[in-house]
Amino acid sequence: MRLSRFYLPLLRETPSEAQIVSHQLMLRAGLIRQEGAGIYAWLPLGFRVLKKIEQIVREEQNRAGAVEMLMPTIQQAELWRESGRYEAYGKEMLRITDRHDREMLFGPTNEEMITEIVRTGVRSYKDLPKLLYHIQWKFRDEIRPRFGVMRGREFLMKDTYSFDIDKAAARKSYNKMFVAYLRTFARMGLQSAPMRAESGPIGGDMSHEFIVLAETGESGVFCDRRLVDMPVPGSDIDFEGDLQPIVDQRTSLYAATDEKHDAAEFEEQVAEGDRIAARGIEVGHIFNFGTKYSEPMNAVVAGPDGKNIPLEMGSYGVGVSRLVGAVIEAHHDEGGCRWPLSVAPFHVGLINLKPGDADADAACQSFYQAFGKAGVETLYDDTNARPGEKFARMDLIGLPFQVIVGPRGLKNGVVEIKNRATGDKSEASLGDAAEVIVAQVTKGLQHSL
RNA sequence: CGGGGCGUAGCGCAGCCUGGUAGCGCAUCUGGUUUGGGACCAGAGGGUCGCAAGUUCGAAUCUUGCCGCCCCGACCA
Repeated sequence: MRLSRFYLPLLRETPSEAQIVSHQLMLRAGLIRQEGAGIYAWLPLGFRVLKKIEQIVREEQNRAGAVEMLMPTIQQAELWRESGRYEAYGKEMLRITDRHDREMLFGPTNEEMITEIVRTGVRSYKDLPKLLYHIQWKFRDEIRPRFGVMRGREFLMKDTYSFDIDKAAARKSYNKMFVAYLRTFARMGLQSAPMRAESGPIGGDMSHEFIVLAETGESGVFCDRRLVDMPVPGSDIDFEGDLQPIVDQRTSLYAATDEKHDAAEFEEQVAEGDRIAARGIEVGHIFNFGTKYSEPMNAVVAGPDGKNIPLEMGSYGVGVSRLVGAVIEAHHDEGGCRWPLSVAPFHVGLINLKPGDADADAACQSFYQAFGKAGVETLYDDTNARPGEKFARMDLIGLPFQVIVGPRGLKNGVVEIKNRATGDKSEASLGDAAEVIVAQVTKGLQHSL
């Protein structure tokens, strides 16, 4: 993509309303534009990141055996009356009436709808288990939206729902999502830790929040270093196999957000050298809620004995749009964003320091074509801006690699390659540079699978 | 929802107290000089001063109502 054709409105100054770094950078780097309190338009650069993150979430859901579908954003109040939540949900729910004065709502979540869908299509215990998910925009009329997309009112969420015949089977579904989440966040270059969460009306140990560690995270977290250092399950993991050891290994170690933190317990369970007090952002929540919806909504299947049994259910959310902010919180510096390759809006920023110079133009054109052919996504700065401005701009938007092409280097047959994350700069000959970049990008992308 | 604050050009802000033809920096456009880390000179364009009523000869400025946004708190993916 040529920068001269792209839409990238950058801000030199930080808008005063942005309080946290991800919000500031998303506005400055032209990722989003606020359209109302907690409501954002995704500009082209931000949209590309959002789609990359969404795709990783999707791939890991599919790998775990979940099946994608799509439910509407607008729901009927009637459905929510069945579960009793229409009254219970409160003002967070955006209620709408249509032209016939029918009560509608913009979905804050989809438990009722998926239950309604599945109860007609699943009749026997032989039809189970089922894991269904969708990635859809939600609306929660938060009292106080803030921090940009980190706590917007409209947000993109992946929510999976599990349906099982009994508790033991439900635990298997739960474990699949638990493991899928470990992989999902790791692929985005994030360190995550599952932490015990409110177990809700059912009780038990099947509720975890997934917290991403970031220096500027919204809440304090305390955990065992060994939890963070644990290797992420590989892409060859068998989701139909026994995942319980992987889950147990992690849930046995201390991890708590500051609301649930117990200093005494922490010190008792974790050796001093292994104690991590850090900051984090909640990006996922997995939750088993048993028959909370299946009973009132009569979602039952015939068991082996012919008797109807209410479905055992769980739901598993990932804040997709929030993750864009979380990645920035975890990967930035004074200069701007530092995207991990797997979610970067483009892999490479190709800077032509002197458009109009025949050699520079020719070299850039050949890089651009070589990258395109190799599947390396490139943003080609072909504008007439001054070098300093181009460098600052490319640092701000934070593409993982920069290829800097100018007459001065070309005189010696070299271009400069900069790694945005490490800041390392190196020279490469005109002949080798494309190959070097393609190799690094390919390797990096492979690594994040 | 309680408390506080703010709406003036794309962004950051001054002007308001004490009413009198709307300003500054950055950005944008034109010309010139520059050209490897956010240049310089000269000129130019761009604003229903959030909206509406009121007071007044005259309102960005005073009054009232409404709308929007931000911060702190309680709440949340």
